[in-house]
Amino acid sequence: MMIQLATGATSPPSAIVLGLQERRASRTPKELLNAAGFVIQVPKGEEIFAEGDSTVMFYKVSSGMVATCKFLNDGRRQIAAFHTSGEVFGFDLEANRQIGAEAVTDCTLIRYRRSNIEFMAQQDQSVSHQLLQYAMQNLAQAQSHALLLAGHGAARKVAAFLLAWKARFNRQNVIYLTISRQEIADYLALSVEAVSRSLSQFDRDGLIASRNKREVCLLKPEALEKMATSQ
Amino acid sequence: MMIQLATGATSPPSAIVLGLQERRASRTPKELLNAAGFVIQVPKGEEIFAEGDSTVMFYKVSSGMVATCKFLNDGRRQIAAFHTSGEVFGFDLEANRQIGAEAVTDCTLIRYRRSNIEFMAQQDQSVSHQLLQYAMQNLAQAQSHALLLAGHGAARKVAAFLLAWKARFNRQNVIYLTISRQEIADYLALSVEAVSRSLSQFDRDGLIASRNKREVCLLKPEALEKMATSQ
DNA sequence: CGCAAAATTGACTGTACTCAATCGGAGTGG
DNA sequence: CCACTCCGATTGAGTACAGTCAATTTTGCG
Repeated sequence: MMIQLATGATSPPSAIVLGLQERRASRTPKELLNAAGFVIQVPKGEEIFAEGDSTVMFYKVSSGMVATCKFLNDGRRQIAAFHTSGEVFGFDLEANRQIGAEAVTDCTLIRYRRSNIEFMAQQDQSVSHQLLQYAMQNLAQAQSHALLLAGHGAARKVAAFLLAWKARFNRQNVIYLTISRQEIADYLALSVEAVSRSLSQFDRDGLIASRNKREVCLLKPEALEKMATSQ
Repeated sequence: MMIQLATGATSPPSAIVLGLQERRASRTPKELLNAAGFVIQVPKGEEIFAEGDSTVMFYKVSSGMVATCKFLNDGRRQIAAFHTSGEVFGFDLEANRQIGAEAVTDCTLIRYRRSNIEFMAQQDQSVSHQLLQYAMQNLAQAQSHALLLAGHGAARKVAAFLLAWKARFNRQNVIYLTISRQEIADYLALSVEAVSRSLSQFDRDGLIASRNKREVCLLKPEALEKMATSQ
């Protein structure tokens, strides 16, 4: 894992944090947070932290995509969430991680020391407000993921996944899957085969079209919507 | 829904909030929060808020049990979480609720106006810290629920549910299910029959014993643990 | 071009859902 | 006290769907 100092940060993070109040007050909470962490580069496939690790650090995605996941005793892995630019992950109440994290693509992350941020939050109300926002964003994501997992029918899950991906990113009908079929399967708690079969079926039914495996055009979003919600 | 003023609160909540800084500073954040809300009583089965409602309010459970849930187009209902004493629910980033809430048992709740609490959080760092704790608690709950839903096998889900219930409440081997089979099923995304079959199987295998339908004794928690995690 | 990994397709099997019948317990009234 | 009812829970039989294993096909990369 390559480590470099955060852009513009020439002193250790604690010094940066302690100096915060003396700087110009016009900086946004996000800027404050950015300045208080280390920038790290993580190549695709690399582990960021593992289940059981200490929770002294948490992270913000600067670029790329991260998956938080758990390896189950039966060999399967379950992906709990995907995180992209601007999202924070690695929040945990416990002292040890309940869940691991790995880079789905090459990533640039900002790593924070929890104690530093908590100190900042005490000093600056906007920081704690921002933290709450991040936590609630994660909460909303986890809840909709749970609803996705609760849905019966492989096709339904896959349809809901495609629509969620669309809503989350470009919002255009052409979506870019930055993840593999296996990762979709691990997110939806399905087998790769089931994901593949669903997509093939959608293709045959004219609901989607795809040139690459990674590029999918939603031809009939309404039909997918209907499939995702009812029937 | 019966409404009564919060204990010790003789003026409208906004006045209470505004007066906070003038009071003695020794009150804990929880006490502050308790004083800023209305106490409401909700009978078993009653709806607290519905999907689509405004999110100006959120709630803390004083006594009883609440379920947040979503009604699906196929007629099923999916329970997202159960909340008991001391837990907060009804956090939402959106202006309208993505999910409903109803009383599983007779409940005493404290209802807060979001804008009031946000104001309090600006004044008092301990309040915003407390809010973050509540949000992270909900996040952890949602994540472990997602993992539960992702697990294959009805028996595995039910075993994991029983253990989670034990861990969450008495931590003794005799657990009291305050919820019906149907509610367990709706939480685990299973049919009532599947839940019933799993419990019967556990009974036959000597893993559990029950006098009432609501009172279950875990005879071999290790065996259930093994079932919940591996195999 | 050629290899390795990813993705798709097919055949078979197991499991959970559905529908339906039965059981059990709590509450009511004769 | 017992019969009756209602509702939740359990059990059973048949079916549909997703998992598994295995064989191809396609893709991406050196």
